[in-house]
Amino acid sequence: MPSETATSIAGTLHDWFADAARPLPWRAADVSPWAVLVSEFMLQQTQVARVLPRWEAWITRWPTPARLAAEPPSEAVRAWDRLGYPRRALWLHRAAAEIVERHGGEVPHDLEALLALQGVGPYTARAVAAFAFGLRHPVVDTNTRRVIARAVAGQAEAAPPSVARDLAAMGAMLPADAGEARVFNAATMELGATVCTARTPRCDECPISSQCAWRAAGYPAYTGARKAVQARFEGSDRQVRGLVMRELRAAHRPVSRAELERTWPDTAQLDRAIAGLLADGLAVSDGDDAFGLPQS
DNA sequence: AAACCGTGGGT
DNA sequence: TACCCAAGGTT
Repeated sequence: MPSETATSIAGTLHDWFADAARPLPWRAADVSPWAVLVSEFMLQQTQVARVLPRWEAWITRWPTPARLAAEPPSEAVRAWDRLGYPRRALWLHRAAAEIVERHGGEVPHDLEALLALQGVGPYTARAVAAFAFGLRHPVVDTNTRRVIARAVAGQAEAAPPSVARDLAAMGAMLPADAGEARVFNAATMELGATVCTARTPRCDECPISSQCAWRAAGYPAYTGARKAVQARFEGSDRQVRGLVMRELRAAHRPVSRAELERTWPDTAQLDRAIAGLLADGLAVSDGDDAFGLPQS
C-alpha cells in the first residue's frame, strides 16, 4: 500500500509523463514484446540516442525471435555493430533460441521464465513484464534509483545497488493499479534520464521539486559509499577486445593473428584479449592461427 | 561479491 | 581536455 507521499508523487509524474515523455519507438502501442525485449538488451548501459538506429534495423531484419534464431550468431554480432558489450548480441541471439525452444517462439510473460533467459537479469525481466505485458512489477534502473534517493531519501546520490532493497523501495511506492504502476515505472525512469540527471539535475524543470526531500533539505552533498570508479579505458584490455571485434566484424573471413597484431602491437595484451573473446564465445579459432565470429 | 565487460555522449 | 557515467548482467 503506497504512502500518501508516494501516491502524490505518482499522480504528479503521471500528468508530467503524459506530455513530457520522449516518443521512443519501443514505447509505441503496437510494438511486439520481442521488440521491447530487444530494446531492453540494447539499452543496458547504453544511451537512447545510440540505440535508436540499431534497434530499428534489428527489428526490421528480425521481427521475431525465430527469425533471429535461424541465423548464425555472427550475424547478430555484426548487426550489433558498435553498441558496445558485444556479449549482449550473443546473449540476445541465445535468448531468441531459448524463446523458440521453450516458449514456442513467444516471449514469456512470467518473471521466472524471463529471468531464465540468457542475458536477462532483474531489471530487464521486470521491464519486459511491465512494459510489454502490463504486469504490475517494480522496475528499477539507475535512473529510478537516483530519483528515489533524491526525492524520497533526500540524498544526492543512490547508495550502491542492492536488488532486494531497491525493488522493495520501488515496490512500496508502486500504485495498486497495474496500468498506473506501468506508467509510474516509466515516468520515474524518464524523470531520471531527462530531468533528475546524475551530473547537473534540472531542478527548475522538475515536476516534483516541491515534493523532493533532497531539495527540502537544501541539496546536501552525498556522504555515503561511492560506487567503484571505472578503470581507464585507453590502453585497457577492453579497448583491445573492442578493436579485435571490429576487425572480426569487418572481415567476412578468418583474420590471422599477424593481421590483428597490426591493430595492437602489444602481443601479450593482444593474446589476453583474444583468449577472453574465445572464452566468451565471441570469437572462434579456425584451428590455424586465425579467428572469426561464431558461426553456430 | 568485486571485477569485468565497449563505446561514446555530455560537460 | 579529461572525466563522469550510461534503461545491467555474469562470474
